[in-house]
Amino acid sequence: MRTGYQDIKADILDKIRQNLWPPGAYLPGEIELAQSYGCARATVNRAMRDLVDDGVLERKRKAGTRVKAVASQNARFAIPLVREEIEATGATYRYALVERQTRAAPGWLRARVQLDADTQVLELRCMHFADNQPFQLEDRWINLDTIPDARHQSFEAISPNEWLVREVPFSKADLSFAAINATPEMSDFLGAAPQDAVFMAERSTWMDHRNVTHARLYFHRGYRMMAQF
Amino acid sequence: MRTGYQDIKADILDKIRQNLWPPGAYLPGEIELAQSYGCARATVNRAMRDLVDDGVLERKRKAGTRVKAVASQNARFAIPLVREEIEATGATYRYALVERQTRAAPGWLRARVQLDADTQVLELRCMHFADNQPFQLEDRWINLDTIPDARHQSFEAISPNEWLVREVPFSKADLSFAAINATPEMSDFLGAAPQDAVFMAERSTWMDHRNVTHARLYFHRGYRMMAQF
DNA sequence: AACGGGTTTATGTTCAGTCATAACCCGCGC
DNA sequence: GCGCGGGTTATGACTGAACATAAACCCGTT
Repeated sequence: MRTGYQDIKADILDKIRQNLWPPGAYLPGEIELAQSYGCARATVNRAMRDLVDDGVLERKRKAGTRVKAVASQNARFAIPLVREEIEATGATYRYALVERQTRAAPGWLRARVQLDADTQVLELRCMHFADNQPFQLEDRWINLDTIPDARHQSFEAISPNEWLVREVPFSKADLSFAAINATPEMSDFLGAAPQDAVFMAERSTWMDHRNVTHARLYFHRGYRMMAQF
Repeated sequence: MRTGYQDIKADILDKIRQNLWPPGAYLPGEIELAQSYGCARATVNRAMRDLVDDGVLERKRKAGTRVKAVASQNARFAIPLVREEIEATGATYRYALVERQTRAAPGWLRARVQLDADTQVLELRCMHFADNQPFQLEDRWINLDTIPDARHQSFEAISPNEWLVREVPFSKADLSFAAINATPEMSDFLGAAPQDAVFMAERSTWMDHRNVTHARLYFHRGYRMMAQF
């Protein structure tokens, strides 16, 4: 019986599922477990740390390790580039720039992401197609104070998303999802009926506490976002 | 200069942001980094493993470690119990069972989650209120082959979600989100106008490849699901 | 009984070293 | 020139040990 940390993880999960260690119960200490598995404490430690990461266990120094009372399941999902999401289905991706202008940041955006009153933004509207069917309408504002290079980018061939991912690697973002009724304008772009329910994602991206960009993504009718855990 | 694994993580991220290690570039090997940081290889290893976990790096044995070319940002967010989500806002939570019946699994569900033709399910409809305002309408089907105990639960005081989390800890699930137009029935429950856009989450839960339950959650008008990474 | 400080203890982190494993690479044989 | 196999090497996993740290707990004082 090889006891790698993965085996230990599996065994702990088994014990939890068999209700030997019900939610809220304390597990034996690392030393004790290491003895019973016949491995080093570090190995048990790694297994348990992983399980904390997965949202299964809770640990506190001295107090010990317990099974999380409520399984606040940690869903974890990747937000791919639109292009990748489309190409993954086998469809042909097409991008189109609809509008592009430089302007002072609108009030709602200044409030939302804490910009100065005189911040200039590049405002873009783009469409993403899958097999020439409307897939996503993207409204985007790029902070020109933070990313001055964007001023000289036409964004006619490359989508702002894709350009930004290359230029501004690994920033923080916050993300929200909602359902809204299509405005007449949106339904024109997305080929939806007026009032159709539209899945919307809104994302703000930050680098060192400075806002980089804000985007509103409107998906085609019937879009489903999927995740698993 | 203390070089804990967190300091190393931070330093690597800094270097990436400063474009010293652009996307796709290979990082120095663990041994080399350990020397330059003046720490053990295991410490560098842990920092790098963490960064893989965060979706920043890609590692392959022998090949080496590289900055992920596209930041397929791993959003990771917790799906809390409705009750907790509501109570976190300071509102008072109220639960109500609307309907409860045992029946053969409907065809669409059998197809969706691979059930036998004669599988019995417990079909439930519940409402969740925040400060007496409709918050979420829940349609749920519990597989009685997998969870026979559910047959004897009235679900009048405790929501099926909460009960299941206690009974069936740490199962796998897949999850999808969509926007739909409210049916007249849904708008009655949710206090929405007919045709209002409704945010819907659909979740299937599995234990050892057997389906446990399937749920459709319809949120109140204007609901926003939030995540960050 | 309430409070405060010291002790104990379980986890957190790091270390140096070993073995395992995957994959690139180079050279041999054809 | 091509394919195959072994050598090299970078990461992956594990060990046993040590020290750090936070917090629970005990105990003595007020």
